[in-house]
Amino acid sequence: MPLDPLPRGSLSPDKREAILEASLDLFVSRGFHGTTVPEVAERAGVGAGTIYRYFASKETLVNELYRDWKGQMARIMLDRFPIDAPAREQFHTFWGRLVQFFVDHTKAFWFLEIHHHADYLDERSRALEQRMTDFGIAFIQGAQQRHQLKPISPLLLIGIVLGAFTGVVRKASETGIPLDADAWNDAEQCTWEAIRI
Amino acid sequence: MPLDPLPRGSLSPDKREAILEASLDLFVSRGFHGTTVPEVAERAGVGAGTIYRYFASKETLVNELYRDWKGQMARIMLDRFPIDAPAREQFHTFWGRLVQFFVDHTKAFWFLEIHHHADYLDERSRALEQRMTDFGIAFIQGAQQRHQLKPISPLLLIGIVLGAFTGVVRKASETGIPLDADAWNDAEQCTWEAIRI
Amino acid sequence: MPLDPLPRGSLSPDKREAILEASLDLFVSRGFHGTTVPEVAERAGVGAGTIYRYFASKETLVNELYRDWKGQMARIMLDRFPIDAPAREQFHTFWGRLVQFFVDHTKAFWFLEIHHHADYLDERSRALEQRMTDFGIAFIQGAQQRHQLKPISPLLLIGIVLGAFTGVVRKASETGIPLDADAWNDAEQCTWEAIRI
Amino acid sequence: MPLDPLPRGSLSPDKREAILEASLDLFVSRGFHGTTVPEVAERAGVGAGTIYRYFASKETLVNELYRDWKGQMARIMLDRFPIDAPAREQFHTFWGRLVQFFVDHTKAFWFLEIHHHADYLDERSRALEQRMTDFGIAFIQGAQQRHQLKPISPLLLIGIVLGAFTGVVRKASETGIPLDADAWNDAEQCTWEAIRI
DNA sequence: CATGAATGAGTATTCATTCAT
DNA sequence: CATGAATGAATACTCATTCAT
Repeated sequence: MPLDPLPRGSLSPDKREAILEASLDLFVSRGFHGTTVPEVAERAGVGAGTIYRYFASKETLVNELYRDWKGQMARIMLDRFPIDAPAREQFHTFWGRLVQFFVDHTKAFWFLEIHHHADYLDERSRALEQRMTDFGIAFIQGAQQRHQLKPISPLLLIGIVLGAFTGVVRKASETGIPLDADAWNDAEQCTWEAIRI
Repeated sequence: MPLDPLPRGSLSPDKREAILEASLDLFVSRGFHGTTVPEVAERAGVGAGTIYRYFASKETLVNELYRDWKGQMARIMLDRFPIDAPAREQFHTFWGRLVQFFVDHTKAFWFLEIHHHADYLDERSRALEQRMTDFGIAFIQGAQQRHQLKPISPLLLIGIVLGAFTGVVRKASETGIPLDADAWNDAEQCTWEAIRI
Repeated sequence: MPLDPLPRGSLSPDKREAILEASLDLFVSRGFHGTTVPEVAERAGVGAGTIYRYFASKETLVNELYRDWKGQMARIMLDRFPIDAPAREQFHTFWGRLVQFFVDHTKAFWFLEIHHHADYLDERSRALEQRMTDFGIAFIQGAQQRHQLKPISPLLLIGIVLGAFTGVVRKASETGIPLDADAWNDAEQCTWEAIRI
Repeated sequence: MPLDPLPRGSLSPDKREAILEASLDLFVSRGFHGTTVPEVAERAGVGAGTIYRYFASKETLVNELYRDWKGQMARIMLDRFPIDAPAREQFHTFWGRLVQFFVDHTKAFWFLEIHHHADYLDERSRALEQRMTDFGIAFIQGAQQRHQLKPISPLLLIGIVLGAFTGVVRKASETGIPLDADAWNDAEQCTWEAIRI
């Protein structure tokens, strides 16, 4: 079942895109409650009322934005994942895609990070997180059975890997020091050593 | 040197404490913009106007709260740190204190995490972060010179350690699975292996 | 003299009719300010913009609707009125036509009733009321001279008759009890006794 | 069970009164949907936000206003009603009190008239109407058993009497002709003859 | 000092109207 | 001519802050 590529009616996909992009910027820099709808409208170059032709409410907007990006991230991370490769190679793939997503969609990365478990996200939005976690757990358990990852709670391993990645990019953006290829590799190797057997 | 029991004038330290505690709870669960001053007042058991006798504005309140806890965390983490111990022992101390802080002050941990880089934090509040980071860098460089930590950017190592810790406690609180002593030890060991030589 | 079948340009009389009918329904059930133009458009089965090809504004629409129905009511009530009949017979005719109008055009009756003196009605709309009243006064004075109606202010008599009719149909619609032939006759006889000498 | 004379807390009864009075004026002249909350605030001489300390919403305000006046009208009409008097005397009392209420509280009379069955009135508000109607029916049936009123549906008689009164005052206010004592008496006598046996 | 009633600037949202297609 | 997407002014309502008590 392909996702509906167009909003209902003949509303302009461009405008919808502009609104989503503007709100991504603003939600990241000011937060959900700190962002006003007219601000979003202005940055998107549309009238304030137009927002409501595309999204029923500010809450709907943030939820659609979340689902759009969470879905896109899931696709990037998981599509044609090397299921049968050794754990180190799988980890390399995983890390590389994470880096890719972060580099290509930095704002979206922070948006997903910040809005992780906000109370204005609805059930559907939250379910996406669970699906990705379940996927990760299955993979880790496979690798653990092959004695390629530490035999501890997969949840712990997931937390460590994602947390380490986030911690690294956060420190980098806090300090303003850009991450070059060496830094990415160093961080990858460190994180791998955290979880390998 | 005992702390001044009655800061400015004859305002009650109890009321100040109550306001800080109430706002900690609410800022964590609803965010800064999602929390109203009257809500804070009610939960603190004081009148709404009273808040303004202790804090010049909502922004001042969140900044003082941030600094209070950031300072307290720094004290807990760094006081009488075993400067001359081997890196593994230093790491054990560091990790243990982080766990201690998280367990004793869970709300404060999340508050500091969430408000990390919010735009309503002022320069003074942000400077605290820098001071802790500088302290960490110095330590790490010492250990690196003794060939006890990987010879890579200390910022990366800090990001990995703090990130891994945060990732672990976040996954735990998301899934509702409590972290027992074994889990803490597993996570510590993983993280150590990420940074050790 | 047949009415112009195609008023201004080549706009469709059907669409105009549909818009008037839809707005009648909505103005009666939700009031003027409680009714939105897009609602009217949807119920009329036309585009929202189309409304503005037939009526310059929402106010124009309500005024034209008012005048249409006030005029139609006047025609039904007064056409070939038995000028020379005795007052009782005239009253019977008048009452019967009022009943007929109410039964055939219930929504329009309530619309005229509700919008009687609304501030969005313009002078032209209000003038129609005056013309009907003047007509009624003349009739009543005639009958009074023939000593067939009470010799009191015609305005009072008009108010009593129209008020009694309205009061009866209002109570009936409030309670949901339908008015049968007997009820109409009873009400007519009561009202006649109110004004006869 | 006496009605709560004061709103909860220590809000000023004067301000509440001012808001109710201002909204009475405006709801009568512009209707519910045509009246804005800031308009009410300005006319009441309070801040817009203040309205919401006294009434949860615009709907709550109109409902409380309705109940206040419907209750007051009921009290004026029914208190110490001459239960055992002959029907003509009862009618005289009833009519006189209606006149009194209209003269003393003209705005309130029109407010009750206009908002009779508006869809923003809640169940509690509507129930008051039913109670007064039931009271009237009981009275009429008593008088009918004593053969002092026409033996027709009490609902019809109520509709005629209230309608005639309303019709008279409406015509008077439309034409701007004031109702003097003679006019009130004439109208009373007419209406009595409508319902007497 | 403490309070909470009062406020008005600010927010999300609606809707009459316009105009490009 | 008909349409409905787009708009922005207007509206109900909220909330940080003030100040009289």
